[in-house]
Amino acid sequence: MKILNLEKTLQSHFGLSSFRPLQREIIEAVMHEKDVLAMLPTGAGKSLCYQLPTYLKQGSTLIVSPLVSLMEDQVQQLRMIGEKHVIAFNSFLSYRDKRIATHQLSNYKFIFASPEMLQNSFFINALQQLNITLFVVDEAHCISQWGHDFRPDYLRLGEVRQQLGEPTCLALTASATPRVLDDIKERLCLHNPSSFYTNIDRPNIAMLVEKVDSLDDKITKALSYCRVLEGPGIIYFSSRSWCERFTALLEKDKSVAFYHAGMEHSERKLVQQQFINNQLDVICATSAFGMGVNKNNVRYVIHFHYPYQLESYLQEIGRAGRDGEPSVAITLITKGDEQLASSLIHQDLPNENQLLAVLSEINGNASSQLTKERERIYQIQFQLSETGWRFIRYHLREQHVVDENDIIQLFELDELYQYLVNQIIARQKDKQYKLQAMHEWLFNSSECRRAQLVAYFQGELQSKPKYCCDTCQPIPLDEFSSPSNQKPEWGNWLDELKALLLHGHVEA
DNA sequence: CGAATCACGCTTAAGCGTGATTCGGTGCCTTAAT
Repeated sequence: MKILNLEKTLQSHFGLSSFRPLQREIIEAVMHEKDVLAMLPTGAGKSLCYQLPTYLKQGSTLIVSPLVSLMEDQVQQLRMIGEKHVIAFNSFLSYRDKRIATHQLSNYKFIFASPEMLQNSFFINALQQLNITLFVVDEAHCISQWGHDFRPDYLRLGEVRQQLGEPTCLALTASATPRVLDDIKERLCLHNPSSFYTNIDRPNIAMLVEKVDSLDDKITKALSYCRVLEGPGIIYFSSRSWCERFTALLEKDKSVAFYHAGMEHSERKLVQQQFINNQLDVICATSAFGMGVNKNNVRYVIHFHYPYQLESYLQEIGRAGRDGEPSVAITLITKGDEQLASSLIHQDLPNENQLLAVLSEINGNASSQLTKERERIYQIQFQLSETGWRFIRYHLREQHVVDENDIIQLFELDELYQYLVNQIIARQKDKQYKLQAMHEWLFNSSECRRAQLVAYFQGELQSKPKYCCDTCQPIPLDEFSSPSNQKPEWGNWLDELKALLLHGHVEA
């Protein structure tokens, strides 16, 4: 079809002369109103895949984005190329701004929103007045990774799409297993989608898993790597307090900061910016850090704690070496790590007692309205986590126990209880299965780690790079060391750490 | 779920046992009006 047309638009709107791999194919499928599921590595130009069709199509494009910061970035990027008809509809807008925006929504070609905002009926009503011709889900693996408990509104996107008249859907992600891809297809109600996958292997990242004898050894190792390896680098932890402690230990030798979700937004933004601008050598972070961070020259990623799934591992190490230069990913493991990883699986969803109690209470209030205030009371009364309550609420609506006007319908207690218990068990089994795969990968040191990782995403390793992984050959870490590195001065970190632990949190 | 730590009571008053408490990732969105 319109080959000239695509090239012309690419040149006129984006100032580019040629497409990167798969971009053309994806755009052509979208232009043919095919649903598309695309797995492209970060930096492969995913945004263009919806931006260009938006210029060629009638109507507007709705982009579902997981983070407000990501929306803001995209909006800014579009404004840079001169696009004015773009809006991020999120909580950064005041009530007044939102009202104005809903009235003028037809002015916008690009509308960014979170899954949560798409549950707002006023917003949906306003969207229904428009001609939405493309429905984009950015970072679509979030549907599977977050939708089942943490952010259940992700599971409602298929319904939202229906409400908008089933526009063409483009789901984009950088890392998804076949199971996750199936989940995305099902949840978004993709009809016979065109699928585009590229290999997830990153040949310039050497992979290394190192067993150490104790936690003390782990700290020593991690500190020494941070001092010796050429930066900048990222260290991932599974707890906020560890991020802060380790930052304090490194502070003397390195320019370092921590990053986790317990910080103020402004501070997070500042730290991220400093890291991107090469003002920091090392960043100590939880899994909160990374999505939407465009930095090419990260040289190493250390996992002080490993994540509970290989999808997260792949995303996290993938933040190294985007410039294609040699980089290294090191995972440090010791006794007791399994416990921390599995604890993260079990803590969020309600236990059986809580579940039974809250369901009885709700049933007792049948035919009254489930107000926000009452939700808050339930959450406190039955000591449910925010995620725990949202999980219950999602299923109450799914099972029509709460109708569209939030009125509670009388229900069969045992039946609903059993249903929810089964849901929770299924969810935990799924997470357990993923953790098990993670453990197999960590502890099976007889097969090539790279091949195992690629196989988990159902790919096949074409060729092994020079520095592959620790099961293939020893990785010479000297090659990844900073040339200017002097012999590091060993402080007495153990005493420092003890002092920190005694005095609780580290002053920022 | 499970370990580490804390609080407390028992007691040949310094240290032990026991039970309670704490700690372990991720982010939208926050009222009524449109």
